[in-house]
Amino acid sequence: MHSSELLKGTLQTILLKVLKDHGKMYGYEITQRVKELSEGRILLTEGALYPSLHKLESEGLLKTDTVMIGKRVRKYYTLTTEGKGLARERVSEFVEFIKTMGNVLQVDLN
Amino acid sequence: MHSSELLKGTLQTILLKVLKDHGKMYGYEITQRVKELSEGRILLTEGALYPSLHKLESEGLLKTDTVMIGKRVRKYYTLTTEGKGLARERVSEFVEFIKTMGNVLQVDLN
DNA sequence: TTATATACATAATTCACTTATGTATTAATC
DNA sequence: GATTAATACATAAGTGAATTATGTATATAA
Repeated sequence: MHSSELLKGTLQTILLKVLKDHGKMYGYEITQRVKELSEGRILLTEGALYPSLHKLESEGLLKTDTVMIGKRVRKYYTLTTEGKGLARERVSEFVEFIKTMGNVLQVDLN
Repeated sequence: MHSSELLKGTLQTILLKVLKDHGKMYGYEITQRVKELSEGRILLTEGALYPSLHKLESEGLLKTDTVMIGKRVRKYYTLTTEGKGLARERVSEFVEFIKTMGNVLQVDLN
């Protein structure tokens, strides 16, 4: 989580959208994908990642499917229909937020 | 502070940039200006605003100038040279952050 | 005259996140 | 063949920026 304070509040949005785009994924895989997509700028910490995934699951937004790879546990997450809806909502909220911030900060975001 | 969690971590950036753009301002005026610029979407709360201004002042990024308007106190804030530098820095950090998030969320920010 | 707007301030609480710690397997390096 | 790094999960303790609540006081509008 390198980029200061700004990342705060974006974790759920990131998880939902990445899962929407890449389908079935497990926790560690998500951290790696996000690291790639952000060119090393966003490093999800386990202490934030797993509790957040568990919360989304308990709210019925994700469903899980645990697999043994050799002797190692791997827990795959997939969005439920509800989760897909929330992903869409969160992303458009984020886009709205950016537009608003663009006006307040008077910056051209391109 | 309507727009959920996303606003978190943006307060300092907002204060610095608004002060940079509009010069000498007092607290209440800042809340109104931000409300205007954001079309009512960002409502700064006093509990966040004043401690943040005091912190920036104690760090030498703002200087103050207290004026009596009739019998009412009004405390004007202006950026110091250092504050102007930080404003520039914070804004470009924000733009960087947006670009990164655009990649992660695969959204076109325009 | 009573509510709303202006104008400051701070203390208590919340909650998302960081940091720290723990367990265990697999692959790479020396 | 041993030690380090990477893979893979999990949770508890602590932090800190925000919200919520409260306080004081003047000026304006209903």
